[in-house]
Amino acid sequence: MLTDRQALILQVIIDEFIETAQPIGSRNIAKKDHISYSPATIRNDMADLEEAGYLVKTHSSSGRIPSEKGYRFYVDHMLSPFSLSTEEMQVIKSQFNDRMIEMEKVMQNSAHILSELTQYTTLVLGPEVYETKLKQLQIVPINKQSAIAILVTDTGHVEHRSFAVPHTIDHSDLEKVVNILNQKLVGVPIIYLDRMIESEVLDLLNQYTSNYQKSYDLIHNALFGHQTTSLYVSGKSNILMQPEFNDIEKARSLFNVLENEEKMAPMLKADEEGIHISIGHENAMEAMNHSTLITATYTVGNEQIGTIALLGPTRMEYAKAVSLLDVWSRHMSQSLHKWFKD
Amino acid sequence: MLTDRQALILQVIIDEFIETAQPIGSRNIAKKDHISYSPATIRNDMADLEEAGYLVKTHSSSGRIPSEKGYRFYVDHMLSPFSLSTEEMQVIKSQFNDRMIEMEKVMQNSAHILSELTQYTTLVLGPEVYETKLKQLQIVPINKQSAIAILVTDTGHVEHRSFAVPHTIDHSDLEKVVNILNQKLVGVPIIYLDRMIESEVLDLLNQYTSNYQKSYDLIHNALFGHQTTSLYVSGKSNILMQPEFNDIEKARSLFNVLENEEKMAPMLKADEEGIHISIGHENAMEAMNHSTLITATYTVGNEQIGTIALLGPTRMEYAKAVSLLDVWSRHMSQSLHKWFKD
DNA sequence: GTTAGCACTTGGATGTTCCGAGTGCTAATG
DNA sequence: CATTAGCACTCGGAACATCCAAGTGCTAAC
Repeated sequence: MLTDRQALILQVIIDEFIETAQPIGSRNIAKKDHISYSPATIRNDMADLEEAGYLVKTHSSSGRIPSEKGYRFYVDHMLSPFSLSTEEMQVIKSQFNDRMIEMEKVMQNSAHILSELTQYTTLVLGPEVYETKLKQLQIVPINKQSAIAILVTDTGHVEHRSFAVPHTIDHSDLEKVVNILNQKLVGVPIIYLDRMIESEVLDLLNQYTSNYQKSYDLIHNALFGHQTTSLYVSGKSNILMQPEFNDIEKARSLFNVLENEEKMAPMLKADEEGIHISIGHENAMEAMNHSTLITATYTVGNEQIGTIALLGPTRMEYAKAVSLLDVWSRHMSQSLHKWFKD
Repeated sequence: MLTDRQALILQVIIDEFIETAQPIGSRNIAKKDHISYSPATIRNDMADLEEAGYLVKTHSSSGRIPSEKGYRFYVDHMLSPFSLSTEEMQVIKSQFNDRMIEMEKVMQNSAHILSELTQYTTLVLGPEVYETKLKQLQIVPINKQSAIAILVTDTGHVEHRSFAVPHTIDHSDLEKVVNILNQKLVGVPIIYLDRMIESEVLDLLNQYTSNYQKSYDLIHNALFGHQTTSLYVSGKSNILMQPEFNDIEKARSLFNVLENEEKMAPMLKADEEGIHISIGHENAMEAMNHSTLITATYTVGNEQIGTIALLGPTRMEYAKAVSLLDVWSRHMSQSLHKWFKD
């Protein structure tokens, strides 16, 4: 176990390294006001800390830098509550005071503002649509050959998709189908739409319209061909600002992952509520082995859980990042709750 | 004026430099099969080309690289028609065969595929909405306090925005307003909506609903608070792959511009149809002084002009880029035309 | 247990040398 | 008289040496 002094030294080193990105030597630690030990004493403790795996050297006579284990200890045991500046709180509050609101916009905006506030890359993953229910279905004919299907959910989410209408199908057929679908399906959770249609609607359709099969196919394709996870990323270029990515290769591989929604989304899926931190090699993806990902969950209504995350170098301002995510996710949950569930 | 031989040498140097990114020396040119002059002769011509401003040296005893003027001459007089590979044509055609179509998706997809095909950054700017007309307006109430306004245009574009509904306003009021708006406004070009409302609709509204002013304000805000230019960017990280951006500062400043829609959109606005090339300092923006931007216009229906563009280093594969943009923009225009204008 | 002292290590900055690839110029050449 | 061979010259980059600051580990003293 670590002695108090060792823990203190570890903390100073990490705090300092987070700020400067330079290896820290014993002399510099000794100079700190709240440190009253000699460099030699500190050197001994540093040697112990290194042996225990919390610190590493970049070369045999360099100062120490934190290892991933060091960061892990730091976030688990030393994260002092960080108080956000009044300006920062101001920005956050003003975000959620806005009269107009829409889930997509909230997520997009959150990503944007948080990346400005932190200088890290921000990712926002929309909630899984377990509970979201169909509010309304609409078909708007555009011309003889095409129409747009619009689906609105009770969370205010709008999906739309245009599709080609073959000559054999009349717009009145489509209309009938839509009417029937609306009658039967409004209020049904999105994820059950599919099987609900199979069991309840198909027969009915058959009675009303001769061309029902084709019309139905069309609408079905238009609405369910979608992939519905939504990922918003902002501040990617902040990555380039970090000195650890002066090695352009690291930046490249990280960018490649970030641009790939399929790869990123699973990393953000939360298995439990709250804040979670993945440091360096704790991230499954190799390109992220020099990065830290901090995720926080937010909720929409009762059960729907989305994730908001910050991605930065392992040398991250953990305290600030965690506080910001914490505050933000609370505000976001609250705000979304207020609007979408009476 | 350039002699034939000088033009040939210029072409060889540019072709070679585009491929290797290395300065070209006289000996290497002389080694080419189709070159039958001695290095000394070539050196003389190179000295002339340098004096005339088509080539520059990186230092006094280096080989030559093309200047921006050199590239300009190259694209104006030497661009040999580049035939795309059958695979490339395949990809392009398959893109526009797809049954489902939607303008947003087409643009998004185009950006994506072109950046894959070229390894440059692709930008697609949606058309100005001069002619687009309102097809349908819709309000979907979500709960007591909020509703979503959906606007569909005759090009299949869907805008939506949710807004808060104050207690003083009834949903039936909103409904009335929407009905009136639809009656009066369907078929009106989007850009005239605003003044059409002023002149034709306000009085009418007054008669029907007592609360009209507030309802109207709400809807107005919801629909016209939007900014409607749409810019899709794909393959930003391709920038990092180019050796000219090994200098991370250049990459940073370019990224900053690219992430700023307000700055990029004007650069893409086309004053005339066709393909346009801006090399290095021909670009107004300083961050783009080491890049070339090639833009091509596409049309939707009769008059609406959008832009599709490739951004790369000045050392760009001009022939390929131009051919691709040319082919793509034609296909895109054709495809959009077919779908949205009977 | 803590600290002062000291020999030792290392990366990085600076300077020197050397070489290859290139140039410009001059004189010879067909 | 346009082309070419020859040659002296230039420059950047790689390789190597030197030096210094910042740091370490260890030992002996406090």
